[in-house]
Amino acid sequence: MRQVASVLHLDLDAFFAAVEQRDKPSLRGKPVVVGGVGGRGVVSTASYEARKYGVRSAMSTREARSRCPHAAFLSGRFHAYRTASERVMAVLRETSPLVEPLSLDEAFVDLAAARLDDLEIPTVTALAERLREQVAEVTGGLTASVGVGTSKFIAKVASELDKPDGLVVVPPGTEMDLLRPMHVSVIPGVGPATTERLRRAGIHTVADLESISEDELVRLLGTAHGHSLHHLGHARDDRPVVAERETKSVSVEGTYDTDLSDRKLMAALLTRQARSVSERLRAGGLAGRTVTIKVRLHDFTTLNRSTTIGSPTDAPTTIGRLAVALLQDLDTTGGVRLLGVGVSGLADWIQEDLFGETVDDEVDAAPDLDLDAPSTAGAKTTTHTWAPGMDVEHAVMGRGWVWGSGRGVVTVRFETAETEPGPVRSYPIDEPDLKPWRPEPVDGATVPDMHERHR
DNA sequence: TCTGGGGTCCTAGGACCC
DNA sequence: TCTGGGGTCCTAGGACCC
Repeated sequence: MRQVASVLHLDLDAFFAAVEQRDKPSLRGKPVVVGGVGGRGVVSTASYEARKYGVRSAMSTREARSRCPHAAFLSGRFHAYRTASERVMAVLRETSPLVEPLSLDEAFVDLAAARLDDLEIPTVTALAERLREQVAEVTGGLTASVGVGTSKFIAKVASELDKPDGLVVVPPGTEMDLLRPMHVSVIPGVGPATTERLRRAGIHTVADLESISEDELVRLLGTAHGHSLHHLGHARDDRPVVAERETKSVSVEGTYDTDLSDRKLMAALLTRQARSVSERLRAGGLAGRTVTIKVRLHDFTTLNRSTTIGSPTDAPTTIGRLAVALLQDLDTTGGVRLLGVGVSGLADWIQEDLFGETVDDEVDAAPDLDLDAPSTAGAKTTTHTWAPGMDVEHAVMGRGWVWGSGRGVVTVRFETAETEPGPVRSYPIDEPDLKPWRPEPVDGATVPDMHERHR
């Protein structure tokens, strides 16, 4: 903890929603919700107008829709967010070379590394105000909330105090006066589980936390967490502002609107995720030794399975085959709602053999799956395309069959020769966002008009 | 049809080595 | 037959953050 208030935290207000309102004037002053629009989507950001209706980030989009049906629900334009974010970060870096971005919309700035005459309160206050003005200028009017204090913890708490569009500087020495009445959950690292443990021990506020011994806290929460909380509970925080942090893992995951039960489909999806992980590894000049799959079952239990190979890889085939092999050992009866692939144990080099070829461990070949030609005995099939944002609720009801989609997946119910509907099967579709919505009927089947369907 | 996606860090047990 | 520690690596799960 420093003697002067030289750590600044900046947080862009309702960032994704604010960018949408900036770019589309008709959305200004109206509730806007950015997040997953599928059947299992959650809210990333709600504009302040939407928050009035109780819409919060991490809430399911379904719930947000019921709380605020007239809001605009958008899936997000990450390129626009990234562009705005980069401009903001550039402004911060002009102020100090020591900037630590936490996400697209948040960063710490170490003012001790800035060219400033002094670090007294009037000086840092003026600087923070100027920063906020510059942010608005370079982003076309986005607002930011800023907090300044003697540590990361205090700066972050301060930036929350006067949102949106606020500035709070916490004078050195007054930290505990600010924190004592606050709930323990203001402390970074205190989430629902820790809150509950502390509650059962009668600890609700930071003042409560301050009165309990470090040993007791360690007994309650374990070594690392206990020591960390004891320090933060006394406003002791020496964590430095770190500009560059190296990537530890790269992963891709997806939740599907309908649970998957077809193992071949799961293998195909993992294979495709592996390609995507590989592309991102290669873009970053990275490779890793540990491949992990993540499988979330229908009941939300989550399983991880990993395997470590002798030398780092970035090859899509290796990652894909290892991922598929890991899936083989898992019981997925009951259905799978999420699949993911990740690579960790990263090195920024790839071992090469004497001939300059990349070393790739031998792995069993994945079963081939012809995704374009599903064959179900006696069933009629159709071709179909996926529309961005479409979910199961918007599933097309054809005669005797249903098809809907999740993220990059189309689910088809085949009409069989019998009157019973055929099995439901799902197929992944490449580049889902690029495909237009154009269902094509097959012989004998009628597909209702698109406008009919959406009524 | 409650519950995203991309990360980080910690814990705990077992294998293995010296 | 009885019984060390320490250290590292790996795996699985969980909490947490934005």
